[in-house]
Amino acid sequence: MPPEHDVPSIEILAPLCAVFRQRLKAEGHKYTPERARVLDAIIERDRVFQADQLVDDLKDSGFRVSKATVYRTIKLLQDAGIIQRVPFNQDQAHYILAYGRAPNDLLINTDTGEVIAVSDPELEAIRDRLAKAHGLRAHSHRLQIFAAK
Amino acid sequence: MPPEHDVPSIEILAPLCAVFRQRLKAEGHKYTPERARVLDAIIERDRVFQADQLVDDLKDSGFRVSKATVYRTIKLLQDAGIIQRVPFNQDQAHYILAYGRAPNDLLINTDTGEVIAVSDPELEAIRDRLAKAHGLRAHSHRLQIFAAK
DNA sequence: GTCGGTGCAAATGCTTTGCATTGAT
DNA sequence: ATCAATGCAAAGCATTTGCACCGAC
Repeated sequence: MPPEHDVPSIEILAPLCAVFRQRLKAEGHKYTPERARVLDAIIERDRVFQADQLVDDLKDSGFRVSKATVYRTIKLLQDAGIIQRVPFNQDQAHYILAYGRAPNDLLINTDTGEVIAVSDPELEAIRDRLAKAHGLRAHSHRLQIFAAK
Repeated sequence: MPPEHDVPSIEILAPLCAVFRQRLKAEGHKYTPERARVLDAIIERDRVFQADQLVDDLKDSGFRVSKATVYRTIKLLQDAGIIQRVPFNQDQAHYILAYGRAPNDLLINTDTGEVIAVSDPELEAIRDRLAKAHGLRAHSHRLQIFAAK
């Protein structure tokens, strides 16, 4: 039985790069080394991250990027639906890899910062019921569960 | 039949003032006109608010407060459990009156921006089940339902 | 009268932007 | 060769803080 999470390079990393590249081209933007490396860093981290962590991670791996470029790339990745901002209460913005997941229901390990996408069919029922009770129709939702060992 | 939302002074406003006053005294703080008026403004608004909106509301009603005092009062009200920060994706912090409510489950009217605190016992069960399925124990959660007419 | 509170203005810290230079196409 | 992207430093903006004066207790 092959390991499930040790080989993201083929199944996850490559397609995401392609998605990003394609999206950039479609918008008339360029696929630069900086943008590729920022996405790499996000994929390698694979947990909630902040802009300056990417700068640090990349610097540690010997690649210098400016904060400005990281922030600009983060915006592009959001537009492409590859990452999503997580509504934390903190001042600094937090993001997660969102592409190809059900990014609305998140289980967040508060010890490690690891984020697991979860889902539950009942949830939709509850959400619809709560909205209807107030005369509204739900069109989306977000759930964050904070948990630890 | 009396109007429902025009008489908060007796049922809601008075107790909250008392709670705040009592809490301030317990912590060795003072109950000042500024702090009273900030809480008034929050109660009158009775929807999601931001710090600078309170400054404006109070200025409109002829009461001048500094931003600094509003921010300091917001912190005190959070500590007292009277308001809570709402986890939005925006840069500016949003808060709601939370006292005596279940502030973790929010129904957000995307037409009007109105935020309604809701709750559902099943939700806790789902959250606990999802956490347990990943070997974790949930300690809190947040749900935001986006809905419209 | 004593401290804690207030307003102001300056400081902070994350994020954005202007501009000259660099580089992907 | 062109036009967008980059890095840097400066600007922006919400929030916090230092300090002199003020006022609730």
